[in-house]
Amino acid sequence: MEIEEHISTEERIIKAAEKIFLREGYAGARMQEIANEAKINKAMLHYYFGSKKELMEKIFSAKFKEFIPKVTEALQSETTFENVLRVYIDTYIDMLMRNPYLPLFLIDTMHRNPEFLSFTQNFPGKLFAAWLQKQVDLKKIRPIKPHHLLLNMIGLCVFPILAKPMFQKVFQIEETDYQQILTERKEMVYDFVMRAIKIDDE
Amino acid sequence: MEIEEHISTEERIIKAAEKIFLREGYAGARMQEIANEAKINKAMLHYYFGSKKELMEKIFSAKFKEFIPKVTEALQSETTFENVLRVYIDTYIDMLMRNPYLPLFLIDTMHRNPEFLSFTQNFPGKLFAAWLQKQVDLKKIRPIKPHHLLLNMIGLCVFPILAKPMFQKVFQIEETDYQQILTERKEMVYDFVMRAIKIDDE
DNA sequence: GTCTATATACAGATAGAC
DNA sequence: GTCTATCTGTATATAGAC
Repeated sequence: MEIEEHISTEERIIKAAEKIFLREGYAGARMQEIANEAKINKAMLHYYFGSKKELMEKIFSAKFKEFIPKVTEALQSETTFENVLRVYIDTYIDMLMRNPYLPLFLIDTMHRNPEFLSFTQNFPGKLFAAWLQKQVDLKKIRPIKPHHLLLNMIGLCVFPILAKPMFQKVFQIEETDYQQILTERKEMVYDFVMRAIKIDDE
Repeated sequence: MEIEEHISTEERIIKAAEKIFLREGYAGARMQEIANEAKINKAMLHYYFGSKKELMEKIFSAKFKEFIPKVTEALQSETTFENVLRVYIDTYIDMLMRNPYLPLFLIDTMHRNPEFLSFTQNFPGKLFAAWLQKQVDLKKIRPIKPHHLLLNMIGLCVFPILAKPMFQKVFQIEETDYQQILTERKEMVYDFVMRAIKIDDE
């Protein structure tokens, strides 16, 4: 019975480090706090992972992969452009609402500790860009550079998560109301993007 | 002649603190680095500003104000909706390209050091929201909640600045090419938003 | 593997001469 | 106002017993 219930020390450290690094960022995170969270002492952290840097590398490269959308399958399936768009936005916003700390953690790290970027493998995102370009060539959508369309789509999904505290402050929005806004955006973003790129019929 | 050339120590500290806090964030900033940048020693920092926290408060509240768009005049002028939108996006992207560190600094601070928020005065942003709602009521644009439209507009401007390192990595874009993309967006964002919210003629 | 105790470095902050 | 020297706390990291 213990086999299923037991969580290894290493696994507990990983989970604790994820929580603290994502919430506090690399500079703000404290090894002591990670140790407390994992219910061990600081010495154990170094026994398992050597240094704060090495532990961060582990967490960062894993989270980086999580954030890059896995659209490969969707693109290969023989479905409509509209469906791909809808699935993409739905999946992305769902993931973000479950991981609200993820975007700030990645963006902050890539700006202020770019050394950790070297520990991620190369991520050629050109597949989706090429697919979007094909949709333009096929006149499924208006002419628009794939990079712009991607920045638009991802920005419309991610920015409201990043800007939450600022937006709540400036527009004096309560927590529950903001959650409501985020939920509405799955429909809204799809609609907004479709209107912006659809080809007028006549 | 010295009157014009002289920059007070206090002013030099402010400038130095801006540079370091914006680049490194509160947790990552070092008082020693600020002192070096201002070409003084650490003791002087404390003589002028007391503590790291007090210095940060000064910088944060000033930068927070800078980021909130000053649209009051534009809204009161008797111009078209299209012009307000164009001026808003133009002004915002211009400001962001001159201050690339600003969005991350503010967003990071508001998430991870929300205590500094209390040092900003209340910023009711409801003026612009109300104006947008009026445009909907007047059937100048499609029905859309002002909060959504604002999140969309600001997100389309700000996100590409925040996501720059990630986007460059994933799509393997050179620095000059990315700057080119950012420049193009002044036109592109206006066009994208207008298409998304305009009312079809027939 | 896990712990306590400690080494080492460096941060923010202060004392006091000038 | 400005400096050097120093205090104090705390961070990462290690030594060594069990």
